[in-house]
Amino acid sequence: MKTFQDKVFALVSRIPRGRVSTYKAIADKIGVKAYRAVGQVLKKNPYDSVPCHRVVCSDGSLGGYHGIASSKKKMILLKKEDIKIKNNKVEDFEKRIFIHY
DNA sequence: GCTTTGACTCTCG
DNA sequence: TCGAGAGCCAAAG
Repeated sequence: MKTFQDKVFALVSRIPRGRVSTYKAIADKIGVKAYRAVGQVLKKNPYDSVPCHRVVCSDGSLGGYHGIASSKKKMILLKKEDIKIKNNKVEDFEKRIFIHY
């Protein structure tokens, strides 16, 4: 844990299965307001091992981990993780969001 | 070393 | 309720 992105990956990796998190939560936990930087780093995904599909927008929508929330495969993947997508948004998002303690 | 970009978020009309 | 604009920060060019 040293650079900004390392923190991001560390936090994202800590998201357990069946839970989701938001860019804001991650950035806030890190201590910065670089919400956009979080998404940007995730998109590059150098480690290629972070569950980026578990990171969504603050309002529960997929946001655009794949350009835009149009990749239904990701939705299915989330569904398999017990995360259901309703109307392009995470069902019970506020209850499923994972807070990094 | 400055400028541009981006998978965001908030506020206002 | 929805769309547009502004603000924020870090990484890449």
